[in-house]
Amino acid sequence: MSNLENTQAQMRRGVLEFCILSIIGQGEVYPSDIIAKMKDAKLMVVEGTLYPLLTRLKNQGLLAYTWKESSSGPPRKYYTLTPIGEQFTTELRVTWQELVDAVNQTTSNNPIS
Amino acid sequence: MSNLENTQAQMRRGVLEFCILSIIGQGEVYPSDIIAKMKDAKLMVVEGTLYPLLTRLKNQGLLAYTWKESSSGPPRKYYTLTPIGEQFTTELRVTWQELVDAVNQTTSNNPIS
DNA sequence: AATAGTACTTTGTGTTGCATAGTACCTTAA
DNA sequence: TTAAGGTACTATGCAACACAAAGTACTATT
Repeated sequence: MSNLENTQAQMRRGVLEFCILSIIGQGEVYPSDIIAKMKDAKLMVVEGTLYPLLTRLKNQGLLAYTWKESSSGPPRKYYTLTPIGEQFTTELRVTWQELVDAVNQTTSNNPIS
Repeated sequence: MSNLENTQAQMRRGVLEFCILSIIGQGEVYPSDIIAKMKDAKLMVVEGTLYPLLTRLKNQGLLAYTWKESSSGPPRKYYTLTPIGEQFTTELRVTWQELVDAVNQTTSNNPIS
């Protein structure tokens, strides 16, 4: 993996939780839905990252899930935000905006193109 | 450390390299300058993070430094971007903008306040 | 009953931020 | 000139986490 790809990946990692919580906040989804929506936004996530992350967020009380039957395969875990998870996501929205401002401040007035 | 603080820190980490490279790109600085500028932007960095990071970036060929005398203490390492570092930083600017777009796409239309 | 596809789980590894402790150099002042 | 304090850089160890890869389990289809 090149330096650039590595640093780009690191940026993406930082916003992973926020994006996933936001997606779940938009309505009940199961992991494959999340992967698809992230891919649409050019934010790749793979199973090996997503599943452990969802479990961690659930253990932190931010997420809940219910099993649902599928018409074409095994049952799925559909995730929703708990009230704590909603509060948490709201706070991350603020954090994200502050971060955007901070990065713009730090990286503006730059002689490089 | 709370869940929230942890996730916020993770966001900050993602843009650390980009911000530091940008700051160096604005003109020759030594580590304490960087810490001060980051602090101004509410992006805390500590020595234990910054020094190894600078060494890594230098080993990757993105940074160069020259020793300079100080009028009040030991000599300092003043860092500048190499041509490769400038190119790298330019590419990160693009990456950052794409990330902002991606996050906005993923987190908009959210029923949560 | 066998195969293929989907969904979830588990294990191991490498990177890296950060706390902490340590070393070295310089200035100041007794 | 030597002791003390401040500044700057270095080294060590640990914990968190994304990710790869292999594995398990369930369902539908033939």
